[in-house]
Amino acid sequence: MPLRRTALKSGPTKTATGQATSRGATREQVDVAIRTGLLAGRFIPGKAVTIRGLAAELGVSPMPVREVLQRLAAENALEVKPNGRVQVPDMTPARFDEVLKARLLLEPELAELALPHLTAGDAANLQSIDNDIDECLVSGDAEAYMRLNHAFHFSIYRATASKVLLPLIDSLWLQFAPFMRTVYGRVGTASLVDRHKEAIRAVELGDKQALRTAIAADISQGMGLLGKEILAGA
Amino acid sequence: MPLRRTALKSGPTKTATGQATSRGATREQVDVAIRTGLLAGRFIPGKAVTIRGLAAELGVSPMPVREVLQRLAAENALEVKPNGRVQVPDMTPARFDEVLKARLLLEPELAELALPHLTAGDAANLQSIDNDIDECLVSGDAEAYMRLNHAFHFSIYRATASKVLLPLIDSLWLQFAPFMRTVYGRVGTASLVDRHKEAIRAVELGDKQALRTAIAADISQGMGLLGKEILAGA
DNA sequence: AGCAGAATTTTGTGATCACAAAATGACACG
DNA sequence: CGTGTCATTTTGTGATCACAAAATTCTGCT
Repeated sequence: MPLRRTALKSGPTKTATGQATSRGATREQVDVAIRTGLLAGRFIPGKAVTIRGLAAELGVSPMPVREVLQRLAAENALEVKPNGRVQVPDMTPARFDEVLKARLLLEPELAELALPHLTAGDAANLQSIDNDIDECLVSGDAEAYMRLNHAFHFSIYRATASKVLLPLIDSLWLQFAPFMRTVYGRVGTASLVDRHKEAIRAVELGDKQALRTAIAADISQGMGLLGKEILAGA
Repeated sequence: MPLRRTALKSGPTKTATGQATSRGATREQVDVAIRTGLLAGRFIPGKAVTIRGLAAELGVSPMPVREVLQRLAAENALEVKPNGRVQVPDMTPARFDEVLKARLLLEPELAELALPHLTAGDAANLQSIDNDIDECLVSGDAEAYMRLNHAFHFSIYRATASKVLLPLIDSLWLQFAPFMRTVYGRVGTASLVDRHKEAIRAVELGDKQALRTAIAADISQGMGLLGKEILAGA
């Protein structure tokens, strides 16, 4: 039983809404659907995900789902077990340390590279996102918080038009996001801290070093402290 | 017409040689076949690669090839153009700089993490690989050199049993390997320099900092100098 | 009731098909 | 001789099928 029949596709070359579909459009839609679901924490680590299940839920044939699952497995966002079953990998302390280390190496670097491309308008946009984040923190909407936090960071990183570093960081976010969702589910969102305002100020001033430290601190405090605590308790 | 009929599969559950095939074995074989081909530089950047072509060459149906190509595209080892065609992405100066930067950030780090796990036997194995590399340099076998150089680095990195950093570095190698093959094709292998002996000595001594600098220097000199020169001339 | 074993259903995999878009080649016209 | 146009072929995509392995459920025995 499909949870929600989004009916991505109906006609051969046009969708019900009249929108033209180009090459690989179905796969693309399936890809963003699953990807955003992962980043928003709508998938539970350890929970198996079936091809036919997702296909039915999205109203498409198993075919594009198979390919997307393979893609996400290649990015280590999903794990293919020896029997072929696909599941969201569950977090281990060793894995968590590695993701944290990799983030601290790559994200400040890409932020610095992005800095020259960021305009005043971008800074204002970041400010707007951060305001929405503050609302989510008090309202306790963890899913919206994760979506906005992702938008905040990648609004910076994407300014580089990077084709190498950015995909690597993308892969990292896909790996830790589902776990962080479970963390927020336990500790709530009220205790979350970030260094976004420092980052915005660094962007406005064009201060490379300040941006690096703000991003690094944001990662260490937002992810590092919470995660280590949970993993120690589990 | 298949260039070489390797006939990976014939029967439903057994192959012609009587070897038992388990779940996803065909895809696995296709994956390593293309992956090693990429790392050895047997694919030319910019050259399109067709599903049916590879399928015929490997003696399998297009199905597993499709999934493997999607995987490699997700790792940025291959590029899917808007029309759906898949090709080895060609190198640009910006892309090259990013790969170099990412390698310098990640590989010394993972090498340092690997150091405590490396035994005297591992050091001897590295020495053996490096001896083979020296032979390739004088004989001019670029493909064997690339394979051995990859084996050298990943013999170190794999000691960590890393599930995060290692795949990231894997992705990077898949991205620059095809380009480097073209570089070696132009300048030959005689002029290649590496810092492998320093790295081996650092492993033997258990010197973290020395290993880091050896790896970093190996990357900068082996890849950085050559690549920048070629890209400048192109 | 507890549990081993068989029957049934679910699931991933590889193959094949139909179709449309794109690339390629042939060919006539300026 | 170059060039635009049309026919042919190639190619990716999504769907469906057949099959085997795995998971699940049911059943019968102790």
